[in-house]
Amino acid sequence: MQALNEPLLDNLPTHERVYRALRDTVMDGALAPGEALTLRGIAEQLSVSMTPAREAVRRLVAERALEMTGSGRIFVPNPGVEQLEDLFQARLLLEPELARRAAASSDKTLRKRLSQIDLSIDENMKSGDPVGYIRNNTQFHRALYQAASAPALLALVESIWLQTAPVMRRVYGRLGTRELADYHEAALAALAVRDAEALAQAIEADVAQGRDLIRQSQG
Amino acid sequence: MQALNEPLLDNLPTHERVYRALRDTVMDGALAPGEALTLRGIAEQLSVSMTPAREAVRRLVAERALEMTGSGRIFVPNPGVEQLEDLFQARLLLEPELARRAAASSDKTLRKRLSQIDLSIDENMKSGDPVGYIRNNTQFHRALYQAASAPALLALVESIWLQTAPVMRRVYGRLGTRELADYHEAALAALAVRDAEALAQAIEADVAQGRDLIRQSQG
DNA sequence: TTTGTTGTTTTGTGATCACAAATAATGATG
DNA sequence: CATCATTATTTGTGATCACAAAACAACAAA
Repeated sequence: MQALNEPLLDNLPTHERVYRALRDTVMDGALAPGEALTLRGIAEQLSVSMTPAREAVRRLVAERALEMTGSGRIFVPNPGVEQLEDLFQARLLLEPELARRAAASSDKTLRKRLSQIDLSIDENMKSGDPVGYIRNNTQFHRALYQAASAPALLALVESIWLQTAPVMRRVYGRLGTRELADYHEAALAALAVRDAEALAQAIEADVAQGRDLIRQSQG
Repeated sequence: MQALNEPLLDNLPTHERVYRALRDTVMDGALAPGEALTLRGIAEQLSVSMTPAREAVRRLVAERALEMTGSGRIFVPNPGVEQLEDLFQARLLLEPELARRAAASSDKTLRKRLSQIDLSIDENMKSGDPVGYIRNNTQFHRALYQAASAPALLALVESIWLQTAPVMRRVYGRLGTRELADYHEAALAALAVRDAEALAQAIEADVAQGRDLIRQSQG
């Protein structure tokens, strides 16, 4: 008898490890929009050869977490105003819907998990830690939407997060995280009484706040 | 003086050519759900080495056009009933919205193009050509949604099409294409009078028909 | 300073190969 | 005939390398 499907991080293929490392970095907003990357640089930093680095990058480009020029140069995306509007419209369409569906199947375990994450978010806001804030905020939304049991929709949303994370990081760096309204508490309250519509509205307000911050910062 | 940005298909990198060839094959429903592929097979068939084949496959896996087992075996996805429901729910959420937005900015050129495609679709239906039907039907929806100027949303939808195409092909193969209702004419009529809501309803009916066909066939 | 040119370096691409894991085929055993 | 162990084959993975194109730097001319 052996443990099955244990995702031991050492047994993972190299390209998968590179992929996860890079993806997390982008998702956390740790890379600046427009920043350039090289296969050799990535490979060296993770002590692997170019081949798995190339595969990981190709995958992330497909998910729009990275961009490539026609000549193969690798960049962190730096979406323009109109593209950001497009991305946030997609979020506003998808995320309230996911929240609505999550409301039905949420249980106490989830609510506890979410409020724990929300505590971390509060700390990040007060201490002014943009990367930590982004990471925990993403965790909050992801944990909530996973309860919607709509993996296809969730995958679409994750792809959008990857595209907006670097700019959000820049915005938080400029404007700070201290004055953000906390719609997560409203979301938790709605979840506690299973008010799907109130939950959807809280999520919409949360996303819209992000959009407005961006508009304010560079729109 | 030279032509700029001419996407000469011969100048494209090898991995890009492999990617497009494979993607089109999946999108047309030319591959059976669950069918197995190998890197060496793909490479040999296109007279390239394994490296670009690997990159193309990695990219298509990221777009969910192909699947890989934990050990790296490559398959055409064969989504179960629940996953198909999930995918069609996403289509029902996204496509009417895209149609709604397309209605505003549609012009005569687009309508002409769409009605031409619709003619081809009619032919495919009568002659019972599933692959041709899928290809033209995809063209119709894509051309319409491109007018919505929401590339992020469109990319999400394309990813879903890739996942449903193989099963749709199987369904059409079983049930035939002759008895399909043609909601495209209703869509064109709505487009001519710029009735965004009627257009959205026609598209919804079209997508719902696909979902019901699947339910009927294997649900 | 600006512009154009030349030479150098950086960088992605594609092919090849050894290797290990997974799969398939074979044969032994009940 | 079914089941399990063993062998042979298939298959993805990761490293390495030569190559060409792109980006960069240095320098000359206006």
